Amino acid sequence: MINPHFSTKERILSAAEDLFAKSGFAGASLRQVTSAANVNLAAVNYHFGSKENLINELFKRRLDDLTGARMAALDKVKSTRQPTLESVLEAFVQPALSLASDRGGGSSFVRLLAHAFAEHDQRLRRFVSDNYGHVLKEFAKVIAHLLPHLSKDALYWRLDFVSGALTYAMSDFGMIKKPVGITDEQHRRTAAEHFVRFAAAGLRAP
Amino acid sequence: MINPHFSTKERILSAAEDLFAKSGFAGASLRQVTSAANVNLAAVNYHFGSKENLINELFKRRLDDLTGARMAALDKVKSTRQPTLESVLEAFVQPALSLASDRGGGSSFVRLLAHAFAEHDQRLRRFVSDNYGHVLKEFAKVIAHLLPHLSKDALYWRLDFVSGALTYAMSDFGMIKKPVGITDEQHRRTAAEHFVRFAAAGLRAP
DNA sequence: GAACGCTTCAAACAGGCGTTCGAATACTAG
DNA sequence: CTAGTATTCGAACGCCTGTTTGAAGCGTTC
Repeated sequence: MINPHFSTKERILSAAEDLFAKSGFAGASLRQVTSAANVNLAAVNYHFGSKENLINELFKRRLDDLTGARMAALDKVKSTRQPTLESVLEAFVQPALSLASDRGGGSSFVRLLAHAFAEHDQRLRRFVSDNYGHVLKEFAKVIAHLLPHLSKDALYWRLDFVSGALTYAMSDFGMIKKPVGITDEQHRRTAAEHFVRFAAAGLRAP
Repeated sequence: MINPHFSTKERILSAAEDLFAKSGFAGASLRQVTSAANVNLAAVNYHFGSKENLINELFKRRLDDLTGARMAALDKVKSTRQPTLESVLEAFVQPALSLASDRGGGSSFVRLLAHAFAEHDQRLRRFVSDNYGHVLKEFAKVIAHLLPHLSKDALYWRLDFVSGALTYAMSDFGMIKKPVGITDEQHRRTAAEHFVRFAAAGLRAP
């Protein structure tokens, strides 16, 4: 399961991502993690200091990638002559979906995000929103510009629905809904198409 | 916090709902629960047998109410001359929202649902979908009838987005979004209006 | 090859976990 | 009032938790 060619740190991160996604942060123990990573128990505290910090590093790694890809995609869309709502939504969802179906890991990360949302724990929530918030705001600004008739209130409600729909749908992504016989790439494109169409219409609602 | 007039069983259920919603099922211990409920530690195993069964009872109690209220509301809508998509969605969301803002408890339950969905754990997931699935199917049938042009595939994708939007929007419900100075009732109605409008437009997407 | 920093290791630490048990208490029926 | 059942209680069970520790193993540099 865990590639032995990777460094101890990376193997811990991968195993932790999988196990925390499966059982939650409190539900998976460091002994399970280190055992799955083929690594000594003490390695976690040596390399990460504590379990909580390991969780933070986990999020930092993926969120940096995700937000980076999203901002790049958004910039690309903004630089086109006439950005459409659909293209902006695509810039939002495609990086998330490609992360979700990334074979080199990351397929568990979306579920981790779902856990983070479910957690009432303030520390983790703030950490996520600190690394996440500015991207959402940037998208909100562009979308607000594309939907000038929409009140600020309505916009925020709808953006919340959009991220909820995405997170929730992606938690099951590849687990339940993918029909046999089609590739990850096809499945991802189908999901993105359905999502963009749904979200755009919802945002444009009268 | 916990009403001392209630029975031991009910106090355990209430405290457990709050704490599990805050910290997850593995994150909150029976000692925390019994302490918050002002009840002896052994009472949980006496009344519920085990921690896992306590969790199941927790879900059963609320889901029975929720699905009951939803089916009743749906039946009422179906009996009208011309059911609209909006009225069906209202029948779906209103019981959930009134549960979420129910002061006598239940305000934590939605977050519990989010936890359950984040959990990879098959037992809990199946338990929820067993008590939940037939209601979703019933709504799907009615909605499919109202949107005859929509393919089965597209319908299922969109319904998934709808439940995701609802679940995650409601997880924060009353915590973040409620402005000061307006009542729960007003807030609930606002949320329902925004949601129904968004979801209806999304479902109707071309 | 000795000395060095970096990493790994087995073992132990104190503390929390879910669960169990037998005695003590509360309540109800005869 | 008494007998019997239902509930509560404190204490303990064995197990698992995150973290720490000091020794052992490593590759590099002088």
